[in-house]
Amino acid sequence: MTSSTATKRKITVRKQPTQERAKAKVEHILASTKTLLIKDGLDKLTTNHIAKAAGMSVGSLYQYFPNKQSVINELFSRWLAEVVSLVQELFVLDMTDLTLEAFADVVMAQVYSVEDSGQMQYEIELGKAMLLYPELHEVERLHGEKIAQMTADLLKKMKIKAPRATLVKLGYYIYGLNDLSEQLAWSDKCDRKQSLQWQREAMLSLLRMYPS
Amino acid sequence: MTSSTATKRKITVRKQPTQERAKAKVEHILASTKTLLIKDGLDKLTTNHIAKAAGMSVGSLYQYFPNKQSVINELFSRWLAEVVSLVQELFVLDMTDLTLEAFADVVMAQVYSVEDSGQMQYEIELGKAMLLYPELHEVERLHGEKIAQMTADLLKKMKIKAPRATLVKLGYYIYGLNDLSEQLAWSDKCDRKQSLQWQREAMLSLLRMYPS
Amino acid sequence: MTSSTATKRKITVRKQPTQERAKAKVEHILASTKTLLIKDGLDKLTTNHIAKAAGMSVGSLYQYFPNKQSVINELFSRWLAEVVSLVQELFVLDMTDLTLEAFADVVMAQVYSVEDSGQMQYEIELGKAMLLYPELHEVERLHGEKIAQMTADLLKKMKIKAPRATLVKLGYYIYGLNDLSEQLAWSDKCDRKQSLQWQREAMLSLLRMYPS
Amino acid sequence: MTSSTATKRKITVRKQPTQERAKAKVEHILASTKTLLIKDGLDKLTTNHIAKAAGMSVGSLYQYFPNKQSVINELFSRWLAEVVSLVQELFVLDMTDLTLEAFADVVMAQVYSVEDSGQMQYEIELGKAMLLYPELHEVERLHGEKIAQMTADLLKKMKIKAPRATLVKLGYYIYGLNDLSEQLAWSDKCDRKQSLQWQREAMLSLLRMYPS
DNA sequence: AATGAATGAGGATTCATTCAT
DNA sequence: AATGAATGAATCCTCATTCAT
Repeated sequence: MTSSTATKRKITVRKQPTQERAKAKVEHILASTKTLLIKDGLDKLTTNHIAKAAGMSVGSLYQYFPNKQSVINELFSRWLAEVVSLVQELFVLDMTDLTLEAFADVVMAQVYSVEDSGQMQYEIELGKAMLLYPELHEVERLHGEKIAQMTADLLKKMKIKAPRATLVKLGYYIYGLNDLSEQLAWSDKCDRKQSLQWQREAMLSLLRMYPS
Repeated sequence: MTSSTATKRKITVRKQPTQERAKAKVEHILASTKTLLIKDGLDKLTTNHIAKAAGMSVGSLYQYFPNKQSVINELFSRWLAEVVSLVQELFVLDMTDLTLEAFADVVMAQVYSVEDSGQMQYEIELGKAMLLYPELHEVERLHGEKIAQMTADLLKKMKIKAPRATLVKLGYYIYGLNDLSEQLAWSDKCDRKQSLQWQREAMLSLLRMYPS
Repeated sequence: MTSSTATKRKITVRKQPTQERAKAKVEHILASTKTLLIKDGLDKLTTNHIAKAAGMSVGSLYQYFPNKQSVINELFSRWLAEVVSLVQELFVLDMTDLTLEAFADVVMAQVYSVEDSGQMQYEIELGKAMLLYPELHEVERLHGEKIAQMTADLLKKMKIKAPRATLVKLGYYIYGLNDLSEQLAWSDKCDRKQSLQWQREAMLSLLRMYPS
Repeated sequence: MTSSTATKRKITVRKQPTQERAKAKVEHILASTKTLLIKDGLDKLTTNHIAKAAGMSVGSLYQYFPNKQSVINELFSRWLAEVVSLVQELFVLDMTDLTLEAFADVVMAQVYSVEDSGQMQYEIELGKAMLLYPELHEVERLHGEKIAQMTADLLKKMKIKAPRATLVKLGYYIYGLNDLSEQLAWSDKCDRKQSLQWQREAMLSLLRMYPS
């Protein structure tokens, strides 16, 4: 979870929120920050604004987070964790005798699920943060790899015959296809239904390249 | 045509550079900024740095650009224009009797062509800028639409049978696939050859959905 | 008796610690602060750190001391008191028929006695505090005078023939010589033995200026 | 001149003041800071105060100095350099056939020369700075060594017979004696004449320990 | 036209002190 | 008595933009 880049900033939450109250505060700050992020965007995200949005003073904010960066980091990590857990849920499913098509449908139904426009805006702002703050690069890299590995595992369960390395790359590609559909749909360049259909088709065409 | 975001900043070049000297200066500033962007990244891009890199004073810089934003804007627009012209070159080609596969190869060979790592870094920094500055959103939206329209035109030339609207959306999707491949290849998550192969496959699978 | 500097801060302990428990707490706080001072230095000495080091809350700290300053003040005063008591012990000694040389040795043996590097560090930090906080100036001035007076008394006991005023000044000077030796020795600019020898010589040369 | 402690702060003046104006500004800032230091003390020395005292904005201040520390550093270095040059002037003197007593008088007359109370206050504030900022420790250490070495050279010219190492330590001690006298005189614990006389006596007693 | 010094609002962070529980 | 969360003024520093020369 720690960044590989040489940085002095502490990017974890300052105190283990053992006390309920403290934990609640942390959650409150994060929730307020998320709202602020959606409302005003990343560049308006100053510590003073966060504090005000959370209804507290800057000083209080710093009681729960060692610095601004760590607030963003926590938000970012949580977002990624959610995605991972979404994919993880796929593993409990029984995939024996599932056709490639059915598999694709299941995967897409599970992962392609951002409906809320606020949530999408939020993810976009986090995306900016990722580009902007090098400390997040590593977090995101690890996340991408985890997703790709998990996807590779799923493909293996589906008996896709290809070297592990290839399956992992496929994992990256499939994850990328999902992003693509989401963005097109969100920006109204393409309706949701259409983009999903194409994502499905593209995904299947790739899977069919390998014997299963 | 107007930006959808409420902004006061002027984002065009201050004066139509009729005089040769002035035009040369503008070009020089832009070139220097590009170099700086590649070398130091967007967050180190201050007006003072730009001026120094261009070998002039800040004051002079402001003679040619009304503000920092407009420099970035110009760079951004030119980049997009280059992409457009790349696609435009495809129109001179004779596409009669071209198979879908051959068509895909031609398109990809033309567009998927960033080899220089400096250029890629440059595009990444411009990508950050796009996320960061709302002024650029509209520019990029128009660009995307243009590309999509042109791609739709190409698809029509290839006799893909689908409503115009669908062809345009396909244009967006195909353009997105290209981005995806580039990013995977650049971030070493996937080798160039592999990502190209998959891009080709995905693209073809989409085209084959429609009679041609 | 009042401080010469215009300050609003209260610098005495808040309540006369009549209760045993309270007195113990005060002692505990002071001891913890001393340790902290040695370990982290004056600039890291925040009230929160003190409280944590003392195993209590900031609020409690403020129950025993009206402000941070007063903690430092108490520490400072005690240190000076220790030095005074060190000198005071010299008064029980029988100095009849003591040569000047023997006298010098006795005095130096008594006062020049900081061996512990932690203690020295502590005194250095207190020295910083003295320079930094005007409140302490007066405390230290009174201390210096007391030491000088006591030294003057000792010199009188040694039958040094000089006006009282001169003896007091000599007291200041001799005390200063001691400081000098300690600092040179501590900073490794001069070895302990050498600095002691020179201190002795310098001291004796001053005493010999006056008939005894 | 650079600090040996691990610090990232740049502590030299930002730009070589080749232009006259810039150099004048630097001098002006330093002079204003000195005045401020004397008037309000080190703890009131904020960047905003310095800027205001110098009649400019903070931004301007930072055009001439990379940070607050470097202003203090420059002031500190200059002060030490002055002391060094004071001692250096002693070297041009002809010391053949000078008695030890005459030598002591010459040395003291040269070095013991702070008459101005403002100057003394200034030096005290710089002394605080030295204790407070670790980056100055090394500067001061080097300075002390230089002074000691130079004093050792002087003692050698005076044919004091002692190992070089001892002469250097003597240099430190003699320099320390000077400080002592200055401080006693300044704090009115001892009149200037008296402290000088004792300094002289002490110094001579040390020199007489060694054959010459 | 060119210069580059000057501006100053704005941002992240710290810490002595208070006060509701 | 004890707690420790809350406060917010104060600090250092940055940088887009202006303007006198």
